[in-house]
Amino acid sequence: MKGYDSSQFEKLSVAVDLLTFTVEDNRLKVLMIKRDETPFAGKIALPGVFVGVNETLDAAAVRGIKEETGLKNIYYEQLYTFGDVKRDPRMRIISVAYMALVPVGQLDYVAGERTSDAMLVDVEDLLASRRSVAFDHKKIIEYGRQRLANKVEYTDIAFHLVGEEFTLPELQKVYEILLGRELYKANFRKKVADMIEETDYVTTGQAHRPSRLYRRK
Amino acid sequence: MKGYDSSQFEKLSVAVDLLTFTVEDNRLKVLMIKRDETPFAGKIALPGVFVGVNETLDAAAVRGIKEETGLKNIYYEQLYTFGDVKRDPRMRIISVAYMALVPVGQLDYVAGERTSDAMLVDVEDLLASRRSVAFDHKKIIEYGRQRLANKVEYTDIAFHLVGEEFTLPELQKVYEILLGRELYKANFRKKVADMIEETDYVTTGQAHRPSRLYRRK
DNA sequence: ACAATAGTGTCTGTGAGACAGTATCGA
DNA sequence: TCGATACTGTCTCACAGACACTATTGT
Repeated sequence: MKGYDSSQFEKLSVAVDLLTFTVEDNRLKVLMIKRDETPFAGKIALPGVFVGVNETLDAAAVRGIKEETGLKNIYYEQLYTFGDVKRDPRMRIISVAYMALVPVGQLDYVAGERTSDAMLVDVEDLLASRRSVAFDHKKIIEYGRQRLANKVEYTDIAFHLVGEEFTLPELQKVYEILLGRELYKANFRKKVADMIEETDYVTTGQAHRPSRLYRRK
Repeated sequence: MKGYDSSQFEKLSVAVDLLTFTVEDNRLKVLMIKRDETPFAGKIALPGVFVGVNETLDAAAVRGIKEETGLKNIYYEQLYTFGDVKRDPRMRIISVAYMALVPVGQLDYVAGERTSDAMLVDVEDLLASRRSVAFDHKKIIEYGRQRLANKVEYTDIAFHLVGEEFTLPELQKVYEILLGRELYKANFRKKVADMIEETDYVTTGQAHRPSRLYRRK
């Protein structure tokens, strides 16, 4: 057997698992659901959808993001494909993991019970704890967390976690959360200077100097 | 439908496509096969294998590498999963692309006709040309080429393209091929200094100063 | 001696890191 | 005026880039 010149083989189930990150209360959170069916009933899991025969992987990811968050036009990228044989005890499922980034604030309704079983889970807490997670989803979360930490260093990926307009202290905070360390204001501003442009607006109502709003250049 | 709590869905075919890179004649080459069956008969394609129901993705990749090159213990990593609906005109196939790196010299037999249909194709030439490639394999090659160029900057991935023992001019050449530009000797040596260790051997038989052999630290 | 390639010493400019200072709001 | 946070100027140091120089082989 060589190349595709094979006529006999078995088919497998393919799913897209969604790693939906957002920032809430100055913490990195991931969207998860509580399972009420076996296997792993009662455990938390990443939401996922099966890939349709006439659906691309990206399309399945977009559909899943829409179903879980109600949001469209969300940044997403394919992460990695997990294919261990026994990752689902019922049957063989290949899982293509996607990472989606939702700007701070846009998923607040989740905590507000607008959906039945969805919740935002603190990523660092979860990874540090021994809390059991369904399937191999803890590994997937770890992988995505790592990718995010890497990409914040050399891409503009952090911008997808703030809104259209943002203050620099706000953006800096996101960088700090993803990097896991504090940054110097002056240096941070020099770093992002050529990626942003000023708006004419500033924040108001705080008992200190207002901060200017910027947007992605 | 939410999460895995679905009981009805269709199954798909999953394949692993292999991007086997090596360096030959100071050029980056990729291992390809000439198809003699439809579709794309006569075109060149990446070798691939279907994933067995009781086989992990990594295991399928290892099996494919063994089948195509006869080599074991080759560096490989998962690249990306391609899932366009019509990427194979016959049926729906999800392809998990893997990249493998073979040290210079270890695939010389390919050109020597020891295998019937395998060949080493010059990557830059292929990507620059309009030569038709089967399926979406040109896109896969481009993706892998890019990943390799990126990773050579911040990892030790280039070491997998030279043998156990190597000279620094040889290693530098590999870096230059992957980066697509020339490097300064002195700077290059400073960069890799802490990743290598001297051996007691030097090259001989050349009409100039011999170069010392090093190995990965 | 010479051609050819291996290998080293050192100057310079750029940019990240660190810190101290100034600016502007509400109370 | 004061507390709090926004924002800026500048020094330092490590490191990549550039280039000139020395070293060692076969012919």
